[in-house]
Amino acid sequence: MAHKTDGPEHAPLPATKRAPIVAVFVVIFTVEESDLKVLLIRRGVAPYEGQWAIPGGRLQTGETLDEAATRKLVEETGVRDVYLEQLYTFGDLDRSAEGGAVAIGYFALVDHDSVSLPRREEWPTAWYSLKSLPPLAFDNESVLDYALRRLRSKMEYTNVAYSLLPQYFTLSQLQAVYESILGKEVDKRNFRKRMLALGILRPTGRTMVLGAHRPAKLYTFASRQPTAI
Amino acid sequence: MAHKTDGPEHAPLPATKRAPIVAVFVVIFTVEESDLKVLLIRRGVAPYEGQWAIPGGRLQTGETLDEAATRKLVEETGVRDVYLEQLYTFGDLDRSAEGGAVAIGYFALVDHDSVSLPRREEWPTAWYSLKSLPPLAFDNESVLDYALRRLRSKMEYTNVAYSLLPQYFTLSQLQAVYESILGKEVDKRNFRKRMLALGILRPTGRTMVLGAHRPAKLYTFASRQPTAI
DNA sequence: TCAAAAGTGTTGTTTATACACCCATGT
DNA sequence: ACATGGGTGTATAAACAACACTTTTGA
Repeated sequence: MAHKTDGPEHAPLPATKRAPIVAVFVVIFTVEESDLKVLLIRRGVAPYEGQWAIPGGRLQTGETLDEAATRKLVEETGVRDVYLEQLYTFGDLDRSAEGGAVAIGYFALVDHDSVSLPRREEWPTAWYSLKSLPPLAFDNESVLDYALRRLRSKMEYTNVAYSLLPQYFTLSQLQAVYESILGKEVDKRNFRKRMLALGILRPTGRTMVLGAHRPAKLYTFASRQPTAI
Repeated sequence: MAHKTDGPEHAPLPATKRAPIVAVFVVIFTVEESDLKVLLIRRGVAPYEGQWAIPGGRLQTGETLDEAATRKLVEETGVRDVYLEQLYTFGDLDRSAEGGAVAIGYFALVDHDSVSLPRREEWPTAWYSLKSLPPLAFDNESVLDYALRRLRSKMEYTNVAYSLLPQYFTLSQLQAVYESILGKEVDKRNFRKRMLALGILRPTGRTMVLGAHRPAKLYTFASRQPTAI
């Protein structure tokens, strides 16, 4: 679905003036060792050459926005079929582009273990903890802030966490993911009660031994589709 | 704030190919006589000439997205300083535009009494009840669906209703606005309790006579800024 | 005096929070 | 045997939902 309506006053407007650049970028989150991280790319050209930025690129002809975001995600992580949602569209900055630039932002959640970062010399990528970000290009800091706020509120009422965990996981792992993202500890008993009451988890009957202690029951998400509970 | 990051593979891409058209449109809602309405415009050119559509137009050079949405809103309603929020960006359709089209959608809430529709022959506008929409251009039906879902959820936890009411209003008027938008009746006592408990309303001490019955107390919003309660 | 909307409290139910101990395992 | 994380229940508080009658006015 999409839309275009020319208003009365600029119906005939010729397409000769410099048109704005249209870019799509993807904020890719993961949780690794109970730490929320984001994938950044080091820019190989001006502006902001050498600085870290959120990965993105031009929208290609004939491509939908979702397709462009998926393409970017696959290029940078190799994963597909994860949670991917449109975040916001930014129209100010990049000021360096004459004619202006419009950037449609997405955010994605990936299971760290299923990602393989491409090896390359230019435009290298790396995971950065949200607690220790390098200086970022453009004002990507505020974009990350916005994405994080959105992610946190989504965690409260959806099953998006499915996309950050392997197929089978323990309730403690699930809790660790929540705590990493919300940035605060939650009560174990209340957390389990709430999650199980939601009915989005299915016990597998299997257990997993993780150390010198009682084995943990393994669960799986009843649905791996985004569900607005 | 905004963003643009060229990925490695298309850093040098020449700007010669047909660039996508960038348009901004605004879903303008109002409540009139306890009925939720949307402002539509009748298209004067192909595609979909003669059909009703959500008002919008090209993004102009040097303009931010918010500025473009505000400009459109003022052009069509004369009002300013109302609730205006970015909704979603659509990238598929208009298929008729070669090079593609990207449309950034906004939604706005206006007090019906402060609107004056422009009088003109071409591209006329009119309010339509959401209960009896004409056939729409592009697939604006699904855009309206989306906007309505967003509006409903916003009503639950924000003060956006301030933008749909005159400065002074009664609790019954406020309730009528909620019921029109949510599409269902709510309990009067619980509604009043909840609204007053939120602390976003201020009693004015004045009353208003509306008919052959007891006069109603007038309230005003403590803040006319968007507040995420 | 009648019709019509304004205004007002209580009770029961559901949901969220706070909090501490035993269990199964590896070393 | 001990250290480690896995697993479990209860009591209190807060939020929400259901429900009916009296008040003030204009006609």
